Amino acid sequence: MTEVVERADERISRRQVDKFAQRRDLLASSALRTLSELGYARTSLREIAQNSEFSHGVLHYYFRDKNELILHCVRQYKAECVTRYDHIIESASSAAQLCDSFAAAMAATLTEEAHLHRLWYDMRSQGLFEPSFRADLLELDHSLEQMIWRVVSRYAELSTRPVAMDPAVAYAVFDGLFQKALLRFLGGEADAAADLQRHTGSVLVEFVLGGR
Amino acid sequence: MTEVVERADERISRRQVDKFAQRRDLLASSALRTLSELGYARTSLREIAQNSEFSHGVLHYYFRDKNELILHCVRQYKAECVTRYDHIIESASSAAQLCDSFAAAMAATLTEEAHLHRLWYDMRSQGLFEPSFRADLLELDHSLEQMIWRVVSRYAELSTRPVAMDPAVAYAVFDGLFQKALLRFLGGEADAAADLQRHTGSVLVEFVLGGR
DNA sequence: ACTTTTTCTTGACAGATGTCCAAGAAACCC
DNA sequence: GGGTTTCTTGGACATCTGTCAAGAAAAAGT
Repeated sequence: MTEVVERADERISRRQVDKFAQRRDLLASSALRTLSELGYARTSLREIAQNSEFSHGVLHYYFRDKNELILHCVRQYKAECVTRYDHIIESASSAAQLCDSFAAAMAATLTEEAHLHRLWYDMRSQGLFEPSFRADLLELDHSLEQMIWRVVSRYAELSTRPVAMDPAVAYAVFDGLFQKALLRFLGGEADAAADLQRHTGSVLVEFVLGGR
Repeated sequence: MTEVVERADERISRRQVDKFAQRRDLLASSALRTLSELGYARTSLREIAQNSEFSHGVLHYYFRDKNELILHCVRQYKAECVTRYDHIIESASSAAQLCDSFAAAMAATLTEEAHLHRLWYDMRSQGLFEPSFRADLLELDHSLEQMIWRVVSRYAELSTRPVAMDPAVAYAVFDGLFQKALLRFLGGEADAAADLQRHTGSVLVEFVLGGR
């Protein structure tokens, strides 16, 4: 194990730690790909290894057990996705434009990253059963809520009006819309993305700021 | 097999068919209990049988395979739950009362039937991966949307004002709120039910009918 | 009472799964 | 280049899985 850092020659140790962490991330990426393809229930360690350049034994060298690997996947997933809309927030110069960009981005990620999103919903459901997942999942969910809140409050700012919603309610409605759209999209319904875009825009315009 | 009904003596055949269907329902109930306890990923046929009064072999006498059993569970679950709020709709005599009753009922079923609800979300996530589940899940989801729509439109009627939301948006926000509350509730957060009740009420009052 | 049909149990099967381990390969250090 | 540490492999393990089939038990039919 190279996880211990306290050593005389810190350069070497640090390098080893980095390499160790790098391998963990690499394997977690393979796991993420496999999980998003098959779902939690159907993903085995051997399948994950086959989607990587290593053999199945190596997984227990870098992770204590399957749960630790999956937790690592969740954390890695989080780091990438909670800033999804931030560049839209920063570059929008009017409320209407922010609204359009946000709705378009929702529809785009629905179609382009559908498999990753379905894994997220699958994992969140697993958290309802497996207590060891719950803390991380709740934290990630909270980060997503904040991400939505940044969009919503920036929209209100550009509209020079206050937000009329709780962060929790705002997240709930967009999350609910997205989830439904995902189910429809994967079911082959061609309108799913367009409907999501339309619904997203109308919710932002009509409800987020409350009655006028 | 007694599934064929076309026989001279229909009384007998009918009785056998009924008994056959009855056993299927009984076994599906055991399966439902097991699934809601362990989740889809961790539920085996032997575990289901152990939660019933039969041995594991009988499951393949009444169901072709595991998928058929689970599909039957989903359909049975649907029959019970899509009318959950109908008596509230019928007995409410004012908009405010309907709002309160609905919010209270949401909070009540969250705490009392949490395990069944988590199974629903688990199964809906499975539908994102397993195409053979999708049709039933989409249909059940649609039924739930209609159930919410009945509440919302009755609330508007009692308020003598029109609904300002799509059925899809209305369902999304209540479903999103419920899902989040469920995760929090199972995570031991004491406020989960109260927050759900509060959020549900405020969404109904402030957003469903749009700006005044 | 005897036969037929329906229902249920038991054990077996082939394959998959998480985990561990011994041994080889590779990288690294002096 | 020899010795040490780190990394990787492939196989073994015990257990669990869905499925099936043969026959016991129970019920129905005559």
